[in-house]
Amino acid sequence: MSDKFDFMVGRAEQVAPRLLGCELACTVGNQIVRCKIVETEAYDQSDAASHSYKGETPRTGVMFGPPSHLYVYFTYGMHYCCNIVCGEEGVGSAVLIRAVEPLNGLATLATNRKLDLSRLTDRQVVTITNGPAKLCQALAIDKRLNGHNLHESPVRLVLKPALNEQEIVRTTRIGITKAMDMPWRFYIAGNPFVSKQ
DNA sequence: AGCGGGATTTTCT
DNA sequence: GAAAATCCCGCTT
Repeated sequence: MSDKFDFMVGRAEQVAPRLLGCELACTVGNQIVRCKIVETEAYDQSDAASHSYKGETPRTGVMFGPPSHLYVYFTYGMHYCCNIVCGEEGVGSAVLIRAVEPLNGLATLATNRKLDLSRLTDRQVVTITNGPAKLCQALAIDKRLNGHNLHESPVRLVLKPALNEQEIVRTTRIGITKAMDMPWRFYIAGNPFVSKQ
């Protein structure tokens, strides 16, 4: 029987769309919150926009480690973003999780984001998790989870069947200044939690 | 809806 | 010392 996470060993460009529709099960406070991954970006070692491009450093070591682990980095002086490491061990590649759709625990996530769910309009509810740093704040993912194994609590990856190609939009990545033309951003078409349609 | 600036600190040159 | 895989707010169309 093959490991259900086998596809994580592939190239980031292949893994990123495959992760759409998969779920993260996170222990947040005293409950388990499940979220559907709706937007991802691939970062490869041969990619000038990737943290791993110039080789392994203390910060990026986890990207070069085994797949199916979390690479959490700190940026802009105040934000955490999380990636799922993929590819062979020794290769620096990962998939940035840019947006998720909460399936339960919305009030808890809002509280972590310093928002009051009862005061949010339907239009505003998506802002709880529609960005890479927002979802980390909502799910309480920070530096302590850098290198975390996604087979284990408190953050587990739950695989789901691959989506149909027609359900996935492929386009350029956001917020980078190098390799801006590479179409390595993927999102679920029409999903309201996607950061930018 | 889109643009511009400020926040804030780690990381690497 | 500069840049950074971001977010939020305020201002202008």
